[in-house]
Amino acid sequence: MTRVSIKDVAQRAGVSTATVSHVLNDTRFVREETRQKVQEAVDALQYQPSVIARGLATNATQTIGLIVSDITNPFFTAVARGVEDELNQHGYHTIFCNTDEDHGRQDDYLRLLFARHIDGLLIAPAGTRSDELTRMAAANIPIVQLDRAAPGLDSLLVEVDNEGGAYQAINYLISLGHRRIGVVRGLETITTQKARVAGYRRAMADAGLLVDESLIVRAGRRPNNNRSLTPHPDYPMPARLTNLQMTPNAFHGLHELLDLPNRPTAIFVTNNQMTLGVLHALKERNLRCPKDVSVISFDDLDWAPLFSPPLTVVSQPTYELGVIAARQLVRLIRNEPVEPLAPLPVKLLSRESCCAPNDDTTGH
Amino acid sequence: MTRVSIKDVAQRAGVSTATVSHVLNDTRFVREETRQKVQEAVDALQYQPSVIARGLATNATQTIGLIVSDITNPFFTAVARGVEDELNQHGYHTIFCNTDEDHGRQDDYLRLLFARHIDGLLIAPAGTRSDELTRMAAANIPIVQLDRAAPGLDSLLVEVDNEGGAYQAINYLISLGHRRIGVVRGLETITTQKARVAGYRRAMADAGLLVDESLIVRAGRRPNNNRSLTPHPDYPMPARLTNLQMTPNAFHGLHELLDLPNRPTAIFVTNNQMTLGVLHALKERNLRCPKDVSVISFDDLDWAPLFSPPLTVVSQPTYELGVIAARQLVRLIRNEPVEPLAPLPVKLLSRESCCAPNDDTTGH
DNA sequence: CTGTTAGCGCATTCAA
DNA sequence: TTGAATGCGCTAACAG
Repeated sequence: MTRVSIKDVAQRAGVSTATVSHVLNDTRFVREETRQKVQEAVDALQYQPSVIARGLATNATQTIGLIVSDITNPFFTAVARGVEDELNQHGYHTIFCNTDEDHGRQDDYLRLLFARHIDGLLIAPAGTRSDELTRMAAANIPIVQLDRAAPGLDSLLVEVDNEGGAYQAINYLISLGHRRIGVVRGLETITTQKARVAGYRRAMADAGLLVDESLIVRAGRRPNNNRSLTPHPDYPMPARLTNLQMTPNAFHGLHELLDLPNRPTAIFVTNNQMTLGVLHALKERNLRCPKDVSVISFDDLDWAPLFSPPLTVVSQPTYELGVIAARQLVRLIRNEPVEPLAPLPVKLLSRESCCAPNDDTTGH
Repeated sequence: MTRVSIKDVAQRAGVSTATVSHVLNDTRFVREETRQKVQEAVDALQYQPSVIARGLATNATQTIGLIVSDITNPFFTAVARGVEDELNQHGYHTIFCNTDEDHGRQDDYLRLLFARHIDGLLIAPAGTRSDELTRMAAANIPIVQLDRAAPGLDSLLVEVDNEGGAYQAINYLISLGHRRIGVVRGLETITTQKARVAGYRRAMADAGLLVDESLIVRAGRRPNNNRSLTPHPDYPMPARLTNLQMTPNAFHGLHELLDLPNRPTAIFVTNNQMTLGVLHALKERNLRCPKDVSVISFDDLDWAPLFSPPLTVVSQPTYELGVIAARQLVRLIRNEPVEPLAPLPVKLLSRESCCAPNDDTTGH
């Protein structure tokens, strides 16, 4: 079976291919009668113009690339859904790519997407500077950064109020009476992570509290170095979690924190993947949350209210983030005026994983 | 900035475009010396062959379409990740599409993907017969069905042992002593849902138990009819859940079940989205799980062990499902021999949401 | 061993 | 108001 092309339509309608093209794209006047004939032929043959051929001719492929670290992360899943919904409305298709925060993979994808003549790029960039990304930008491919910013890339960014959200979270813990607040954080190369730790520091400072640096542990996965974690001798990782990004390190990171002579009474976890590890670690130690240690997490989950205890979180407008970024990108592609947006607001959802510190647990 | 094309490379290397093409694709012998020159030119110009132009010429776009109901459903998220990982290894890119079980949207996507000359299609089809899908198949576009089968479509299917999994689940409940087992199920047009209910019936029959049909409630979203639910007068939906597929109906469905004069002592929920609704409903009624009612769900979640109580589930190899389906599709595209696979095995993960029935709760 | 050229399916300029 | 012809960037005969 051979595809029906514009020629077939033209022939059946008794007009030239130019005319068919013009009625299809409404790009020059065509007599109503002719238009009808063309339309009929199109319908009869169930003609679908080839996006590929059109792409070659117009240099517009109606395709955008979406690069995230891992679509399996519920945060990015929701973002991706928002992106797809919005883009679809404008006639674009979305190619999705997972980098696992690996710069090599990111660059590979970038090259491939470039070769595909994507009309635009939506990216939650891995933390370090990327020449490939710079090249894309230099080639005038519209780019909108999602959630985080790549160093040395001057392009639109749609983000959330990370610093403010963290500030709120810590403030809340402080108001509950906590003084020793631990942080399980991700890669320092990721701007959101930096901002969230900054929010932590500001809240502590504003409360006149000193920051004990040993209370801040980095649990982000070291790219390409998955196996270098040093497992806790007494608490091996539950098997099924090992394939989740960052979760293992968070698991071990928390154990580190809990081994401290003067351990924290509350933990701020800077993303939901790490929270998984943290909660498992807590469970293994038979520590009750929030009784023994309060937990607050950045980023909500649909299932968080069902946890034991229901998790208190800083919730982000994930779906909206995707929609808005996509919308900005479409404007960029169309050469419409587009102004940078303020960070999207974030909301503290107080559920049951935080309470006043229990002084008994502070020193063992 | 204008893109560098094969001509530029040919010129710089002092050879014809044919030669460039051939060294790039390794499609005919080229003298080592010439090959070197070409390679140098390619590197110097950072040449990337246009996938679009190549697609026009070869009728192969290195693109496959992935159609699911909702990527936001963790089941499909994991599947999508598996698909992308596998496909990426073979040089394919993945375009993802969300139908929300809406046949109109599915057909729209199908048309668009066809127009894009996708090399293959991976689809978890909405339940009803689709002419558009038939057309795709008739046009010889390789298709692999994911998770479920479309009626009237004769193409490969990679699925899980739904019937057996459900059988195991119900058997387990029966072995615990349950006799009145409720089912919260999805759309009957979806083959997995049918199979899971069939497993339920077989387990009941094998145990010599009669099936009380009033104990089976359908909670699947009616496509395009989102707002027609009849909310329970006493228990309005928690606001944040309303945008989740199927969850609301499951929520109301469970209330229906609980309003029964002789209510079930255990509930089998046939997918994880509905489980969310069920657990919320239980919580609202102040019913303890598993004390008052046991719950078992088809499909696991990373967070299920953290629930209160940790959820007992039938776990499916989601990521593997995606990988395998993608692998089958690639074989199909390459015209390699491909044989239908047996349903992937499924595993009962007993955690803490099921226990022996408490007879006090049976009649109010 | 390599070059020339037609053509993939469309948009578009130039004519008419 | 419409058609003919060119070219987008590449592959694949065909020719040499």
